[in-house]
Amino acid sequence: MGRPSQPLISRDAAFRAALTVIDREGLEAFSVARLAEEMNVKVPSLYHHFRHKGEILAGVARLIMVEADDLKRWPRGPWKEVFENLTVSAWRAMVRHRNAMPLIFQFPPRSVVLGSYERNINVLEKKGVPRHQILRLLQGMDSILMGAAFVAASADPDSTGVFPAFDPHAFPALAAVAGASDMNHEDLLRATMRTFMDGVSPDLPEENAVTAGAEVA
Amino acid sequence: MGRPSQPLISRDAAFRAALTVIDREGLEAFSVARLAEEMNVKVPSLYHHFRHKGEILAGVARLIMVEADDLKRWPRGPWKEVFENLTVSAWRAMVRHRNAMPLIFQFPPRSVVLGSYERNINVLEKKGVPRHQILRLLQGMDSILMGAAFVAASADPDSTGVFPAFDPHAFPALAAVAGASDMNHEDLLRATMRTFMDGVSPDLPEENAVTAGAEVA
DNA sequence: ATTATCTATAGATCTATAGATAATGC
DNA sequence: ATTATCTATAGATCTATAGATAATGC
Repeated sequence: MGRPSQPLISRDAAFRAALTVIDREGLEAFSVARLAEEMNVKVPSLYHHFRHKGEILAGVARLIMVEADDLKRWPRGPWKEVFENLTVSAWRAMVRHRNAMPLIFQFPPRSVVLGSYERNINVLEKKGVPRHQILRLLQGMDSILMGAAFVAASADPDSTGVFPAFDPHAFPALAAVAGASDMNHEDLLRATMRTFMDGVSPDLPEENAVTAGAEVA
Repeated sequence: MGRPSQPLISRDAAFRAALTVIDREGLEAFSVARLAEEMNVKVPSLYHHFRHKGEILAGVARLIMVEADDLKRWPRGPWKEVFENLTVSAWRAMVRHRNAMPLIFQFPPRSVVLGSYERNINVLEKKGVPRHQILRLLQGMDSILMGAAFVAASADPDSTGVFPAFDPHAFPALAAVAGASDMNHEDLLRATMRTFMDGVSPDLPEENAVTAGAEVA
């Protein structure tokens, strides 16, 4: 066959195809051979673009974090509301690619994460959030986001609520309090974020005035 | 050789040996053959005790969560303080076994988690925490815990602070705010938990009195 | 008779490389 | 001359099973 007129493979296309395979069939099912098949290409051709399998997997992890971060465009509005919505978007991206979660653990895309922190710091500063609160806020939200993604992604995708099906006789106290709540994972994430943001940055009347005046496009 | 007088293998011993291998050499390095070697035993002998590899890995995930939960003994004292310390213990257990993190994702030990919720609900009720706050509190803390474990476990184990080494010229805003803070992962977890707990359950004077009187052994 | 080990091995993968071939771009 | 594909294959693993063997416990 020899070299084709149009390249059949690009690194980016390979990352996307790999993610598709992982989304559809799970991380265990992924292999270089499986990826080649998905791209209608032969295995050694992929090794022309990548040194080893780990390079592909790291690219997939990066792709997901870029997708999660890409939505963080900070439209105008009160920063808590905007920040909450953007974090939910990031959470959705991670849950959408739940099968790939271990990759984000194994190949943390540091530059993407650092870039996201950098921009969010700048926006929060412009929005008038006191400087000493900013790092606290971002790091806490990051923990909450990653935890919620981890928990939701590892949960049974078919179950409606947050808890898996359980025998109420075996866990009576849980049955009593869980029965009262019908929150899903996303509601829970929002509630946790709001409580946390209000805790770090209480809505003092003067502060609201400052924040409202310091909004950013 | 035939059957030995004393059994060489128990399921529990196998789980522990597997965890040792994973802690020491990583999840990738784990195989049934590697486990057999670690236990000075042959591969088919392990298949006498387990149907397949996944059964072993699920047991490892369970073992870690039991270790994380085992410390939750609720000594007497103000519930926020006690709850914070117990959550830090659980976090430490997970970070100690960071290499196994993907297993907790892949084989979530539901019964252990449900049991932990059940007991914690009972204790918080006895400590006088208002009923409607309890589920909110436990679920939020769970997210924060899992997120902090995920983030800390995927971080460079050698780096001192929370952020990986980065070029301050590339991320100036981050450099400015991060330079001011010298928190490590554990400090950060504690700060986030406190903020969250105070947010869900503010320290009203009357409530403090009730809580103090309702402590549990 | 049952249980817990072993030896031996089937059979399926899977990663990665060597070397041929044909299109491209200087 | 370089680049991007292919064919062919080495070589390493890895999971799991079949069947022999010897100790146990009824």
